[in-house]
Amino acid sequence: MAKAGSTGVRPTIRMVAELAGVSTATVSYVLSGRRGDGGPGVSDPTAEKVKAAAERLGYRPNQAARAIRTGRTNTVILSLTMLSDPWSLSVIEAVQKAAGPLGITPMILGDADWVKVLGTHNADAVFVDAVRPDQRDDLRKLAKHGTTLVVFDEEVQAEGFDVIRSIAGPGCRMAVEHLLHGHRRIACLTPATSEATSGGTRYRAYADVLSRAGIPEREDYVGLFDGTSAGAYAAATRLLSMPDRPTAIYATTDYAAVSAINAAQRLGLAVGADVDIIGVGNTVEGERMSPSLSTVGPVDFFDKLARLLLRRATGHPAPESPGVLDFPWHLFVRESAPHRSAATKLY
Amino acid sequence: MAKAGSTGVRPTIRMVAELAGVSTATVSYVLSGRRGDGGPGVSDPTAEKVKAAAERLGYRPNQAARAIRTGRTNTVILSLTMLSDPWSLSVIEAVQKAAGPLGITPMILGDADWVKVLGTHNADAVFVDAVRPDQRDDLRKLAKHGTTLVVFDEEVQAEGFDVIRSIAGPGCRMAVEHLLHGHRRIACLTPATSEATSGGTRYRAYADVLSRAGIPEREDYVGLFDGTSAGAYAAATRLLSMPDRPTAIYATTDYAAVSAINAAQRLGLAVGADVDIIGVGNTVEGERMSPSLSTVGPVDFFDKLARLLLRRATGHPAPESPGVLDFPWHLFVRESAPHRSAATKLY
DNA sequence: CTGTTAGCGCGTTCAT
DNA sequence: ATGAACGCGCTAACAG
Repeated sequence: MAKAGSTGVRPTIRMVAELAGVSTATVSYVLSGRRGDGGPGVSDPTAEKVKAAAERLGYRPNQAARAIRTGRTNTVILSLTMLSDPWSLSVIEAVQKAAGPLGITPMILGDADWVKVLGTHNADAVFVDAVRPDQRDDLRKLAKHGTTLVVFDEEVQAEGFDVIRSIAGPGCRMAVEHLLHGHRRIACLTPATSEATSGGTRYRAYADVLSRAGIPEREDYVGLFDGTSAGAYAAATRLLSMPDRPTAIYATTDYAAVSAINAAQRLGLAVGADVDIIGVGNTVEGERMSPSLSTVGPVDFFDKLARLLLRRATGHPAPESPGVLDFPWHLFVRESAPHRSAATKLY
Repeated sequence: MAKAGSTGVRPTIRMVAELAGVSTATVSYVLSGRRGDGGPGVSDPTAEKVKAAAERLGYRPNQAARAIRTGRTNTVILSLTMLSDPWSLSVIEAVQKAAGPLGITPMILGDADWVKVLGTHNADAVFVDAVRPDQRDDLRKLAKHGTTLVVFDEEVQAEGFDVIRSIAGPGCRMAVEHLLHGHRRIACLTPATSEATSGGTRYRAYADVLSRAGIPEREDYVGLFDGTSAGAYAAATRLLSMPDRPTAIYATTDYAAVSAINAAQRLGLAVGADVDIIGVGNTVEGERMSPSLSTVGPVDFFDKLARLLLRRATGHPAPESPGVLDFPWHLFVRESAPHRSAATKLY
């Protein structure tokens, strides 16, 4: 038996109005307008009729039509280049958590080609996680012509949009210096592919700090791996199986540090006693695991990012003060690499 | 010096028309309509003027307005529950590759709450990767009221939308049976969390086939891990370090199999000779690695999925023949677990 | 206080 | 090459 609205055609506000025997204005007021929610304007019986009709037809307001009138889409776009990176997942998670209560839907654009898309698909705000040098002009143009942007980039200038920075160098040096308090035989665990990424910076911090401390470089203490967790596990196993194995490992990402902890435990080493391990990034996984992971990273990064983005999305069209937001990095001393006094030095 | 269009306001087709000294209709035709590309209707000089004006103002057509008129958004939505799963990334990759040439933008919805979103945000087609039992009704409603859906689910019925299935059981049995040709000491490597996922099916295939072959269960041959690559690596290392180590490993996912291969090689075992390893899923990584990974899985799954979705997106509103698309699984015999004749049996 | 009329905003497209 | 209507939902102004 065919019920009402079984046509496969999307119901409009007019169909609802007709079925309920009222005007479209009334429907609009009842379903989303300022009147009708118990407040003054629409009587309860009428509101019920309208709601029933909408329900029967399966009516949903058309976002596109609403957007054209109100200028708001209740949508933010996250343009993420490396969807496989846990970092991207953290961004998504934080934004989803913050957006839900506001009735805003985060949509992910998993493509480096955001330039073509962002001009036409209008969102209330857009987060961009990387800008190639040849995209900088397009970025400025977009911002100039009404797109609200929040950009994560270490180099680009803020011109009509917000820029978020999280400069790794000093923080990474803090991590290595922390190990220096109790260790001399310090290894580095880092992906081999990282000259292009910030991993370059992260490795350089290791080399710098050690050379300034007068510790000679040891090539066999640099554990390169292919970027996977399994690769990091294997590389850490190799490091820790050496006759004069390192007493501390500086891993340039938290997930590598996690793999290193697994490897050490598998080899029967007590992490935080026989060997200290520190990561980079301050991800939630490290905080939750046991032993908890010592690490360096920005504080509250993802939540702050999400809040800024949503403030821009809900705020008035002209952002009050777009500018550069620099994230300071902190050292988080936890179990995997505790504080060491002179008495507990391992050399 | 302020250039034209530096207001921060989004330029409209009317502004372009005014600047170019033509009507909005002409602008529309030149920029996206059927006329204007050297074709009949708009003279070249006029078209040039229009393009110049649009460029100067930084004009981009407003998708929302266009959608309201044409009923098409040139967008497909991918609703993906487990964004961290490589499976999701493969879906994204395949759809992006297929959508690009068509001028269609895939947007990802990384939230299980697709129900609320899909009714209002209209895309030309929507892919949904999992349906909770309590969402089935909503699914039917959406399809009934004009949303074009492609659903991946083993249970849900096709009612006004396409359903894609990829039933794992028989394929997994093929994998274990393949190992049975040369082996008796067969281990299973599987995530510990998988009773809820299809991993349950995948483990059951192992238990079934072995018991039917009259091989007694050995608990120490079941390598459970935490779902991570590093965990799989560690579990495989344990299995292969046993005195009477297994001569073959059936891993319930390809990425676990990859980790097992790494672990075997690290232990000095020749994969495909000393030990055979087979995976489940037929991912591209397994095909590309060395030794190449023997596996079972659907053929051409992601590309076919992408093609179906985009056919629905570009097709006429009423899908010609929505139905169930069952993916047959195949056995891919490659280097990590080759064919074994009687002469090369390992028992 | 309750409900309607009418016009808006945008890009598209038919008829002139 | 243009004017004007169109599709959708929103909302100011108005009528009862």
